Amino acid sequence: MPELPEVETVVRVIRPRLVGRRILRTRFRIPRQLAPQTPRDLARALRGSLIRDVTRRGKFIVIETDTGTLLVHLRMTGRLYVRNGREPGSTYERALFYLEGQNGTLVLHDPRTLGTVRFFPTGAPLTPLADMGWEPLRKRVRVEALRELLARRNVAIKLLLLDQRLWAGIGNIYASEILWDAGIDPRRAAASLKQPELARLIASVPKILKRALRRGGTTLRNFASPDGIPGAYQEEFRVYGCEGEPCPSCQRPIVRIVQAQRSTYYCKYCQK
DNA sequence: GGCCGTGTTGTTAA
DNA sequence: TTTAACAACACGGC
Repeated sequence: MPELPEVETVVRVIRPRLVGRRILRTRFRIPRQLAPQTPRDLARALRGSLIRDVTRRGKFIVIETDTGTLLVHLRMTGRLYVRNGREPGSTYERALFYLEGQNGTLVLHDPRTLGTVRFFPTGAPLTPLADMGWEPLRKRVRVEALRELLARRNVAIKLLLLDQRLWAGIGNIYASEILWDAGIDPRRAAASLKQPELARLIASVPKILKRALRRGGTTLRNFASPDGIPGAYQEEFRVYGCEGEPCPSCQRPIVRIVQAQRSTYYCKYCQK
């Protein structure tokens, strides 16, 4: 389920359960998720490692240890949680990190197996993070800076919001939500956005993600366990998944289109 | 049973 | 350099 707010929620939940603990052993059931490293590489690199911090960059979960850094990406269906017991709880528990002490297993639960784990020894550059863009929750973006980055870009603004090199952490759901909030047609060429539209976009990005994060702290409270799937969590979307339903602003029906083989939802009347 | 859709992103090709 | 298409995968819904 993870876009930035969900990943941030995961990090906040698992961080206090991981920092200061040691990894005793690792187990990977789908070696492809670790490529190009092998489960053996990882076992050797991590054995006895002390977890120093757990943070987030874009949609990556960053687990720092005294021997190196793990970058975990949940992609479409990954979940990460800490639980008791050693044996895999379900066939979807693809990677297990056995910790010392009680509550002893960090688990990557991932039905579609698209999630990834990579290990970088201390000092090695974290290449997947190298080109990441602004942190939406922290960076205050100036209109001029955004305008320069969008100049001569003919790609639709919705697709550019999904490009992690601009803002890091926006995904398909919140891209639609952000553009509705900003009143911008998702098909607009990025370079065509005028000053006021850029300003609205800059305001809407953190606004929507922060709202989702606040919700993530409640609705997704049990996010960090396999049973914690919230049933009601889609109800808060203004446009995503709302094809045919009335626009919250003008009551006219929300439409669905496809951009780059992915659904986009918007209001034809409120988003110009 | 088969096709379509699903929260991501690397790779490949044009 | 920019962009578009596709692959990686499993599963639910129709």
